[in-house]
Amino acid sequence: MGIEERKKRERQHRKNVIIDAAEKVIFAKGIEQATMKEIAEEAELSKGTLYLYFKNKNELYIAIAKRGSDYLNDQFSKVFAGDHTGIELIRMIGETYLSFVRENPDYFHAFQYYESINDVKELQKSEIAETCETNRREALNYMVRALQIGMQDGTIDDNYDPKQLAIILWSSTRGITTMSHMKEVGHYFKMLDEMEIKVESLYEDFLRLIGVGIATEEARKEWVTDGQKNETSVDG
Amino acid sequence: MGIEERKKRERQHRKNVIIDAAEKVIFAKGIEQATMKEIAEEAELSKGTLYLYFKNKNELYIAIAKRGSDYLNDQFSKVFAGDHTGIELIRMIGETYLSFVRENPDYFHAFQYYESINDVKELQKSEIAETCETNRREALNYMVRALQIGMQDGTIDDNYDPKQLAIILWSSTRGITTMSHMKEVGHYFKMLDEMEIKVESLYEDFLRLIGVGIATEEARKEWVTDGQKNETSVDG
DNA sequence: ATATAAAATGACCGTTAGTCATAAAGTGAC
DNA sequence: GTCACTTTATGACTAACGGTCATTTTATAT
Repeated sequence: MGIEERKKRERQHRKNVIIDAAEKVIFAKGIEQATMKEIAEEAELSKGTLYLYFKNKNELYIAIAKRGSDYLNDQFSKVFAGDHTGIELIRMIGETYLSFVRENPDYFHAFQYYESINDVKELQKSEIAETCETNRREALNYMVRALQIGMQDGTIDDNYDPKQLAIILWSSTRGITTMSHMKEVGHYFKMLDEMEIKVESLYEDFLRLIGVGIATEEARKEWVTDGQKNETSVDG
Repeated sequence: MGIEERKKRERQHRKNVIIDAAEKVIFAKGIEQATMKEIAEEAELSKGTLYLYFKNKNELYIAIAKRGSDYLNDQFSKVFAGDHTGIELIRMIGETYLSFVRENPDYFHAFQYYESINDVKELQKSEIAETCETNRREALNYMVRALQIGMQDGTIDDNYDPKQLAIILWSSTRGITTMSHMKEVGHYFKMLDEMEIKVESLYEDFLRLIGVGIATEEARKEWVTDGQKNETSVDG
């Protein structure tokens, strides 16, 4: 039936309009200060209507996080479009992550919010949260794939279990990213400044460090020079 | 003046009583569900009194985070009491962190909350938040010290800048810790389970990985065997 | 034109963070 | 012990917000 289809589309569209509005308000004022009334006004809807599309304010914010993770995965997928060795892919995934967070700190903040929800049972009731979960899995899978490719093309030491290594790389990369984000937002600022730490080259240095561990002998030289080569042109 | 002193002590004591109560309530129900009234009742005080000791609910939660970071730093300091090489210290700091988070997930959650506050200006007005900042700096300094010790005793490659390396290790270790914590709390659970990833050996594997990068030739063998000694799981 | 279903509204309710006028307790002087 | 004064504690009160639901508006089918 055409009408059903159209209604479904319209519903999805309206959802997006609401998320747009929610982003505007929440990104500007923060989750706690943002009110449903204001979001409703921004979306040119009444407050009650929001609740026809989202269970509550929480779910609305999770929907924003989901949108962010869609974007991010989209970026990841592009990395694989080119013709790269496995170890290059690893580097690029991290770089992609990092620049995503730099360019979209508010989405990253939404990620953090989502991941800091302890009441996972509550989460599981939400379809949107399920999608977030799927997206996370997909992201991690990109890492696994990159490693597998690297083990095939001989750029990554194949003594590792790719899955296990992927989660290590993913977690630690995320740690680096979080630090970089916090610096950007103002946390740690004074401290990092006083210690004269260069956050800009944090990821590059991190890569060089782990590169020694995961790259094969042959790929290692390439890796290091690659790092030094990129260092000058990487930020921007 | 004796009375002034006593009053100061009493005020501090009352603060602690309130934090005790807040921990009980907030750890049980989560920040959002916890109410000031309930915390007041738990502390056997009236609601208004809480506000004589803490600016608002937020600051109360930050006070909890501060207490947690006091504990954590206390643990870190103990690591340096024994007679260890630099590279051993690095390992131990991470292990300390990890087991702290395992044993005190609620404090870690408070850390996350604190660090996800974007309005850093608002934070700077709070004396408690300042102390949190100091504690973070102290924690990072432990890492720096461990590296310096390692460079002295020849267990850590002294081509690195200890500060820069410290922040890398700190950030990535924190990423690993966060992942481990999330698994514990239920996030990622299904995914990690399906991928048959062993979170228990995550840190050990991570150490082995970076160990190759930071340890000197001589220390490396020690490092790896040490790892195998401590953990039954080894790569495929 | 009418009946029915779907979508939207906003007044309303319960709850809670935070305030403040008032009360109680503590202190010091005499 | 009493009085004047300061510090600390109280809880009723307010404003604001998340979320609900009876009612209205709009769309669809007959």
